[in-house]
Amino acid sequence: MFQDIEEKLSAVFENQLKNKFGIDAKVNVGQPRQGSFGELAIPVAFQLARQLKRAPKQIAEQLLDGIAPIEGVASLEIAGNGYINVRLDRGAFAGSLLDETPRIGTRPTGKVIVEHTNINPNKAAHIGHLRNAILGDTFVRMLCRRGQPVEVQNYIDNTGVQVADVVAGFHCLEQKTLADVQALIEDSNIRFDYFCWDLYARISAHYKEHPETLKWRTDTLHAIESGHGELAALAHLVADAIVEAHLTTMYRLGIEYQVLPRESEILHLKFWAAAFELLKQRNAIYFEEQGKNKGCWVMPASAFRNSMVAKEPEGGESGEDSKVIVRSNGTVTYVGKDIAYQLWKFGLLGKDFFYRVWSAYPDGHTVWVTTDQHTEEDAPHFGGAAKVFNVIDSRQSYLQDVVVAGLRALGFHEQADASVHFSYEMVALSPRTCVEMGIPLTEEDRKRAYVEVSGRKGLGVKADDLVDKLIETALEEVDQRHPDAPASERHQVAGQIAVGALRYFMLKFTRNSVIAFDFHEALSFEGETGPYVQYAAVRAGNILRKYRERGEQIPEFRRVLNRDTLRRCFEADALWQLLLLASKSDSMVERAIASGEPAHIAKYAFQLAQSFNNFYHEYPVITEPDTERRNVLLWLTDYVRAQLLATLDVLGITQPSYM
RNA sequence: GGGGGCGUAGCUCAGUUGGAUAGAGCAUCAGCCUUCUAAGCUGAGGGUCGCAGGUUCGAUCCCUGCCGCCCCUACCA
Repeated sequence: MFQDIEEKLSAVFENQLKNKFGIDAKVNVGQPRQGSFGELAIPVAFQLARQLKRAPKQIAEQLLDGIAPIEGVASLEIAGNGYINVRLDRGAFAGSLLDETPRIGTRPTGKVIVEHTNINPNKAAHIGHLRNAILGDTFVRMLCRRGQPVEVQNYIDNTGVQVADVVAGFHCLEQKTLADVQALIEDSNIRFDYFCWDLYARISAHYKEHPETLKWRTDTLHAIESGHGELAALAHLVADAIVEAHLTTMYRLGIEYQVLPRESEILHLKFWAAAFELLKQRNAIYFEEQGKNKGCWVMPASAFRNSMVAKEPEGGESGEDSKVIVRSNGTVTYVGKDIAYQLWKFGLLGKDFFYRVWSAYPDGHTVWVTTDQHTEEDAPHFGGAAKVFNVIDSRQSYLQDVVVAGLRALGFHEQADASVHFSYEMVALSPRTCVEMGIPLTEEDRKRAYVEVSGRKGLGVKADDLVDKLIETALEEVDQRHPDAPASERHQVAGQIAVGALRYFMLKFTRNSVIAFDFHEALSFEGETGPYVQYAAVRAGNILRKYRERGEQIPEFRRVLNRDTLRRCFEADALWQLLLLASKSDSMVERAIASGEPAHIAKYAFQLAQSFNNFYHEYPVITEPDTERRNVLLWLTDYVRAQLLATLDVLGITQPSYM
């Protein structure tokens, strides 16, 4: 609703600009610093001052001269030395919110693919992976809210070095057979993903102490790539079990996927071979005859380093920064496979996967996985998107640049522009949390704001451990507050609070801020946290519930409220500001999509919750004696609650039945 | 060396694409529970927006140069 007014104002003033001055320009609508200045502010006169060589105030006056009345706008005033402040007709605005039917966004642009999670299937997920998945999932929810068709992909690198290392760990270090590992997976007394976490740390340490055994890795990698034999079977067994563990972990947080494209199929279905041919044909890569990359197929640095133009020093070492795509032993690097994958996402490869059902979520949705065998299953059409978002941490920006450069070198400029590296900074650990976990720190580390963790060393916070700890902490609170409630219900509530806390924690930071993970902070349910927002929603619900419990009926607001009533009641600024803020949720989602910052929505949810909590203390609703006024307060409560829940839904946070 | 990011309250961070008196949370201090549950609310203190220039009506935001920190710069991903 608020968005409609913003758009209308922009349009009106853009029109005025054209009529009065013959200027075509975009008019931004902002918000005044103080509520007393009005609801909206238009600083356009300042922008034109120089161009027209006239005082901003004069321009503003001329813009307002003879302007037609705008529906929903009470007045336009010139303030300061040229601001145009807009005051809304509060009664009309509130009335239109009352009549508003929730609109489903209709933006018929093409399909968008969001790829996120992408955890190496060789060990349990950790908190860094949580940031990726939560960020990606929330972005998906944002797009869906606006009516955008979205396809969620979780890429499975099941033929990479990390899987090979764990397979080598089982085979060489542990001397385990396929059947042994199968038994391990089925053993309900151990967590297979946790077992692999430790095994991965052990094999990594072993390689370090005995570098000669690195041959295990190479051999295993070759075996996996060939796709035949016991080691390849073992790799599939391990990777599939770990993928299942990851999906289970993410489902706890409300995160689902539609399709799992696997690297093994990229290889077996010759996706890479096709991409390789294309790259060679268009001279996007070349065979290096000399230097350190001799014998490799490489992409020249000039392809992905556009800023380095004609800056050839003396040595002429142009091959120095080029990127190896095919190794001298003939195997393809990750980037090469990623180029093939990216081409497929846009439907540019002329090939497709086969698909089979991986599993069905408890809520009924199915996840598909790629396969190299033809199946009878009736899979939806995957791939072929107009725009692609790859949620990948910012340390990989160099590789993402290479992938996009690959597209560009092949002449797919439109798709290169539509490839977005949705990057984010890493999750590190606060020194305090390292100490708590018994991770050894150097003197220098102690002084730092954060310490980077290492999967290879087995150091880090496992995702499920964190979730368990959050649930445990939340449950203590719930037990204290509601000792008489059924245990299953208390568990459910604690689970919702835990997820709310975790998702909000991961979303409150903007993407390029490094999170220094701290248990104390993450386990807090007070202040700017998910539970704070959930609590506000629960309180709003309690008002309505209590009202009904008194034997009263929630009135049919459209019938009992009219514009005059609304106008009178919303003369009170506190009430009006709350209503106004609540009406901005669509506008906020739109802005957050434009800026690519889910954090903005988290911030908005918090502000709205805060605003409601103020209201909650200031205005007793159900004991309000004046019927008309009580109806307005009830409606406001109901409306804010609905907007709060809708916003929480975008964040993937649910409302507990009590707190 | 090159590429990218960051520097805002004691700490952790926002700051709506250049606008009016720079905001939250935590921490500290002082208040508020017989009330629609205090996971809450109210108030106080706390700032050279890293430093110096520039662009203009106006700069935390844009440009340049320094200072400091981080990430990347593999035939690992």
